[in-house]
Amino acid sequence: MENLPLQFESVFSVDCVIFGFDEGELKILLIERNEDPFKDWFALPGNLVDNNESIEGAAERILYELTGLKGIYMEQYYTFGEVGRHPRGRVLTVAYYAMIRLNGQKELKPVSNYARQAVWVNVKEMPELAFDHSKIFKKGFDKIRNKISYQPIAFELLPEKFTLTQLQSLYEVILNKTLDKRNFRKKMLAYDILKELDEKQKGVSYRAAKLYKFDKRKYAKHFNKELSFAKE
Amino acid sequence: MENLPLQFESVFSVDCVIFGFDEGELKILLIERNEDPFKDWFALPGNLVDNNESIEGAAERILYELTGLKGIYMEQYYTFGEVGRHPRGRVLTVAYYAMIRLNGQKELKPVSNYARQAVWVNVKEMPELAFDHSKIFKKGFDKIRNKISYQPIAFELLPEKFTLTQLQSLYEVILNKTLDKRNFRKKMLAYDILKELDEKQKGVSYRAAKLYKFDKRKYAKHFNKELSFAKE
DNA sequence: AATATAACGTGTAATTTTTACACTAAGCAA
DNA sequence: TTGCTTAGTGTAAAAATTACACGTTATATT
Repeated sequence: MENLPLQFESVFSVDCVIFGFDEGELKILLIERNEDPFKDWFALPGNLVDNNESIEGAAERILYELTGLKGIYMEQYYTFGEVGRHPRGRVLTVAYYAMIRLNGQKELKPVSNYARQAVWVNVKEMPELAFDHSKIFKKGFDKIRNKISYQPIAFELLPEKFTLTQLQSLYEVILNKTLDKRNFRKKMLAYDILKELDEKQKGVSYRAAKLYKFDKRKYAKHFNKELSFAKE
Repeated sequence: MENLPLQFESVFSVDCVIFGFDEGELKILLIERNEDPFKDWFALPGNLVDNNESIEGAAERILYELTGLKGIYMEQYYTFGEVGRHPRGRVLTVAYYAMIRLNGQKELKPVSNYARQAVWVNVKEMPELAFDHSKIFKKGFDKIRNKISYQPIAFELLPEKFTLTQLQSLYEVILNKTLDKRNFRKKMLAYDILKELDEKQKGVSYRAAKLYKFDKRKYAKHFNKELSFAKE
């Protein structure tokens, strides 16, 4: 009656585009591969998903194994499945992105030796990547650039306490354009998702700026439903 | 040196959420399954992708085979891969949506007999669907509802020539709320992507409205790069 | 021919949002 | 004390959004 196999098997992977912001530079997390194919190439952290784990779970596990980063929440944004994208056969890959703060954590320590090392690379100095990872990265970058334009998602990239100038320069790096200082502040404060602290920046050799904190509660309240046409 | 199989095999599928607009109702295209599992259930048009075809190509082929609709451009929006979503094993499915005009084409004629029939169903009267298709549908619906709020993508759903009232009622169905007539028209015309025709509606038993056409060239010009924060 | 019906098509004022633009204040370093 | 560097701030103009109501026109009915 049926001519399908009784049990399907699948081989597919996840790839992670992890953004970080450090010293005024937008960076992305790459690994140096220690396995064929593309041994010694730079690549996005990614690997095959186990047959009985969720894709999100796999993304988290794989990111940990390849970079030592734990508990990062990632968002799926696209699936790449071109016929020739993997030299060993038909392997779909589900791409995720995340933005994380890399304030303290200096050391990236791959747990698996599938990656020789993990490194932060300035998005402006990306090497050619293994597989179709350059394309995957590009689409992920477009995605966050687009998203940040209508939703303040960039806080994840900053330390817990940050100055408005830091926030602005982050926006400028992502959008790749300069913004007006007064208008930027006005707009950000108008979102009403920042908490002004009674604290100032430290260790700078000029007038210290006020520190702010991102207010998660208010953010959730505002940005769970709000769009231009739907407002009316 | 390597312990990976030399050639990966994968089983994955595509599912299509196809929107249509008819007699003031937003509809979606379903098939009635003629094969196990979920024989006799309603489902999104979807099936397994061949090993050497692109995912987009598969989506187009499968939609044709199951519904007779040809040459529909679809957009990928999410990939579903929960462990238990397919009773026969681990099968990822890549979901696509499209909006199409169903002016003339009455007959939906499945080419394959994998589908017993294909039908348009009002989105407000969706039956329970096979697999996790209800979830897939919901996410697709959310997607277009969201997208239409900041990008005029709804023209695909209307006949080539349409009245502003028709356009508005389409928006109202998708957004599930009423809109102000004058403001709606103002906004739509301000987009500058409509061509006013020298023609009027026919066959109505009241004052006929002017017909408009969607201007693809202008649309492309406007909507290839434009967002709120990035405007400055 | 007159009338009823039903949707068409239109404008304005108030409010809100966005944009453009430049100088003083504060803190640190020399 | 002076110089340097970034912080922090306001306003006016323009643009976009909102709220709101009625005369017009084509058709159908009598």
